[in-house]
Amino acid sequence: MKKYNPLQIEKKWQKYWQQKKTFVAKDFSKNPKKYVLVEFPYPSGEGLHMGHLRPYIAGDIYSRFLRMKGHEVLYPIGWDAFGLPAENFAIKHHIHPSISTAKNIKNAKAQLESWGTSFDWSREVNTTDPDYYKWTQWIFLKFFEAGLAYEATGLINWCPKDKTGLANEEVIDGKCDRCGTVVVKKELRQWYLKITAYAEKLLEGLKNLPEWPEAVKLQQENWIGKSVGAEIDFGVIVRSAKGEVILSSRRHSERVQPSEESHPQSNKEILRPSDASGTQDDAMKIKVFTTRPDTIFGATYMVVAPEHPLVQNLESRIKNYGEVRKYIEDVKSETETQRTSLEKEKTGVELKGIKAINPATKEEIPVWVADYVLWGYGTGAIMAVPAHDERDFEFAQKFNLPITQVVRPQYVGTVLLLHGTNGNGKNNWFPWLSEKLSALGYKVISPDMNDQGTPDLNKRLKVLEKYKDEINENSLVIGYSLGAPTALQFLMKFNKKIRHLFLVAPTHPDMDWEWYRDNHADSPAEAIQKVSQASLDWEKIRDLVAGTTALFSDNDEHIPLSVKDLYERDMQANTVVLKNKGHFGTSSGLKELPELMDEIIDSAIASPVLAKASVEYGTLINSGKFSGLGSEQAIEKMAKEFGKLTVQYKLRDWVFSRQRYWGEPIPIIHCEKCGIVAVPEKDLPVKLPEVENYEPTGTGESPLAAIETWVNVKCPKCKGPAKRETNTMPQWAGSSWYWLRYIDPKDKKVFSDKKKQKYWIPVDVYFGGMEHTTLHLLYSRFWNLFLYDQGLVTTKEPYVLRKPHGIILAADGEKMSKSRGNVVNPNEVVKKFGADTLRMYEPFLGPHEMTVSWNDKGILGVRRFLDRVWVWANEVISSPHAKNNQGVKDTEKVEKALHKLIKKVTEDLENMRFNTAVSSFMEFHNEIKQDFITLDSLKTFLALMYPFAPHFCEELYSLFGNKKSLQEHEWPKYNPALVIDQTVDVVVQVNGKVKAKLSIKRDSSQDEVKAEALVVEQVKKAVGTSEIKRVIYVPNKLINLVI
RNA sequence: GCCCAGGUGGCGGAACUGGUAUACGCUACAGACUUAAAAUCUGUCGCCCGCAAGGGAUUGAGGGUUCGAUUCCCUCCCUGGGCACCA
Repeated sequence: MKKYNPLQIEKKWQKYWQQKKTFVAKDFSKNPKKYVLVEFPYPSGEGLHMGHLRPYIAGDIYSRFLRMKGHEVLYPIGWDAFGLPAENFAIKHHIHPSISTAKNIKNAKAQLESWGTSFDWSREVNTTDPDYYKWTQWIFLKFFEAGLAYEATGLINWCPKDKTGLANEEVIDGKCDRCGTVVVKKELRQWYLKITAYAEKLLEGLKNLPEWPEAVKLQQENWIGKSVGAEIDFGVIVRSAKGEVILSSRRHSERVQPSEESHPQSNKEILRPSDASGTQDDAMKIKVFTTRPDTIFGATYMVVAPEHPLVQNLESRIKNYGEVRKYIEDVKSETETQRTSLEKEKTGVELKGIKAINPATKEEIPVWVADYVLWGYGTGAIMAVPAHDERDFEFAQKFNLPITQVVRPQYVGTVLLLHGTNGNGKNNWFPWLSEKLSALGYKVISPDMNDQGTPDLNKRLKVLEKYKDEINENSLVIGYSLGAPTALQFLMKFNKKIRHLFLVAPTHPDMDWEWYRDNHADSPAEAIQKVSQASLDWEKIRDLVAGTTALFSDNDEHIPLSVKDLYERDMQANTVVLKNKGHFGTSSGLKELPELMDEIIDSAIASPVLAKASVEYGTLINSGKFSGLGSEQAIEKMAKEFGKLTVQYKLRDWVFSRQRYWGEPIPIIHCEKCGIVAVPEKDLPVKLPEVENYEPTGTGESPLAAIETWVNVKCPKCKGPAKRETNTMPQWAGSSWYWLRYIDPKDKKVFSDKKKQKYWIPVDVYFGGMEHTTLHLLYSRFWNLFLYDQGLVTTKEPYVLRKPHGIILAADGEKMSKSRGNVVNPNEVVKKFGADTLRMYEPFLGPHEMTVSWNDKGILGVRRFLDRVWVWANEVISSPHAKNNQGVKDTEKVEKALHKLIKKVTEDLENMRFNTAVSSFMEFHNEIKQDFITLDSLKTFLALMYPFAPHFCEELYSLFGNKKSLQEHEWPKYNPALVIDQTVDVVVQVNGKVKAKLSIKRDSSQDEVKAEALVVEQVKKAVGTSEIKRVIYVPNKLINLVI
């Protein structure tokens, strides 16, 4: 027997697969297709690392499994090779990036092969190949033609170290995603892709991705950040020193189109003076976006962002312009992080001499400029409603601006009305109360918890449980008699915060005293304790009630002092106590109670002085004809009345140009006469010129700008002198459509053939990292949706299932990094243990989507396992039985274990639970290694393990004399009958505690099992002389004797 | 602050729709083989009490539902990730 020598056999089989073209995917095969995609790597000088290994191994295992299941599997790979490291390397060593890239690709490819990956190399793509980026440029031109690629000057994120602009998605915590340098804002001419035009479609599309993880969808959803609201125009009025109106939007309501230059990123309308000299025609309005048009009557001032053009446009009218300009400049000098820091106190300056007119109240309100309003979102201006917005509230407090409440915090909610012991009658004041509260807009719930004379708190709570979700911070809870302790227990148990709590006659003389006496309660106080079954945590209850707690107690003669004291003492914090006012349980008290309640409810509901902004929905007050409406209704009505309903997204347009060399040139020509002209399709690709110097200029121009021979061209339209666009595309361009190229990588005529798309698209599984959720994954969905709209691709969504992976941490639980010196290099692991060990150990670390830690010792266990299997398999093959295989059978144990293994591994692979599949191989081998196994069964075992350890299994398989690759072996099927054991272990519990185990015939009856169980010493002892009250029997699993 | 994911022995982790918690692997310990070591093989191995038989507590903490909870419900704590003055 040869020793297991992974390096030798792995090379051998890698060569074999390559020669036999084992993994080449056939277009239009009759087999059902599966498209398994992994994010293609950037070929860096350091080679591929653990971060690549995880998805690639998973994809590989899964692909090999699917092929055996009879699928035509496309598992392609390529290179996302544009990017800064290659360019920086070029700057340092003056070697063209394509040369270093080619070298890195060669290394990475060798690495991938050494891992035993089953990629179809015949479809390899490279984003830096002109034959590839020709089509990237071509797609860009499609965007351009559709008006979705545009040029504009704007304040963008700029990385001072990389000397290039960045997309919003590339800025993490105010830092450059690539190098960690703090990003600054820079005014630059840029190309943008109008991803915002697809915001709604991208959001909608998520609904059609049921197989995507919720976390990924949520993250994209939050990133897109949709909010529905209204756009409302506020008129501006300018007064002279004497106070007379010299300019008003009421007289001049001329609108001017927005300026693309000043605000390219959204399609907001900005009003500008039509006459730059700024005279009588300075009529203008301030447009705001708000999600709360229902609060417009409370808008007591306005705020515009420092970048808002209004300030400049009204320069001559702003009396304190100097102060305003200084403030704006101070703000500009701050970094984004400083500016948006939440701890920072609010700052701002009033625009003196300017007033806005609140279209609802018609009042003149001041206009401020403050940095808490962002130019990038909405319209860059807000109506400030301090009463109902936390930020406005804070600002108003600081600058002493008026705060007007226009929404009564939503008392409109649910009322829980709880009756006492004999609930049948409910109480005769209940209907009165229900009516009153319903009229105020409450939903009244009065569940029937009829105790029939035996108050049982648990039963009551169970009845109440189904209403627990309806009770919230705006609710009133009213408990009468036993309903009072019930209410308290309900609040405690479900930790319900409510607004008001009213307790009426907390106990009652008509209560079932017999019951209390039977339960040895001498006093009502004790009775309450008994009924409650747990003592009340008064402190907690006080926390749960935000507003008033009112106690309506009976006449002293009817209610023992002890009970009243209990409530009064413990609830006093915010309690109103009303007593000696009658007997509320009977008709005699009926008159007084409504009066009292009226008083309390009215005072409780009346608006308190605002200590903080109340942001929740409610009922409108002080809002003219809208008063009385609920917020939700009011939002719609008032949006239409004062403006129009609109939608805003947090998503920004995609800054799509980089001021660097190593990227796809943007195929655009600037002509003095014709303006921006697309490079004609026949002239594509626009190739990168050879240059000496790759150094970025840092001025915001690409190094390409310096190459005159390349820059100067003839205009394709008028043949006059023109210049090429010198910006290049961002890293994310090439990867935004690469999966479409794999299916048709060599096509010269089209970027991706639609017939081939019909066979292969969509991608069935896409393995990749969580870090790309709002970058590549969003971008590529955008491109795909666009191409779909252009009729160029066949499905709306590119990926059916996204499978993210957790990161692999170093053994010390920290992230692997060179500076920590804890990096595990997969190359070295392959050298030391072999690729198959690596391929089995990596999934064995833990679930694919979970973060896991690498353990140098742990991998030894997997290698030992392979060594043992190697020896064992060789022994089986060379045993005398092997020679004459006919009529020989596995032992029963082996047969059963094998079929269970087939089931387990098949299910695990289908669900991509690779870690438990590996364990099950080990379990199987541990269990049957002493038993006799046939060659056929050994083959089955090898077939199951093949996706994980392909070289190892191929080698052993070939020792049988098999000429074919195991890849062509059919995936084993299990016999369902063999998976079921005829004898099962049944656990015997007494009162839920395990006392014994019985080995018993499958599907035995309860009586049989019980009889057997009672014979066991341990069980007998546990049961003793007690009577068995109940028996719970779960067939073939467990019997529980309750005594 | 808001939104996700997670918390199980000395460690990585198992446990299907509530039904034997700790599978599998690592580490550690003991034994066999060896002149010896490594490798390999065999066995033991979560915690507390006990010589043992056996008993007790235990899946971040507290509470609840249930005959029975790692699993369901409520509250709180911790870790990781995302968003964050988004009107």
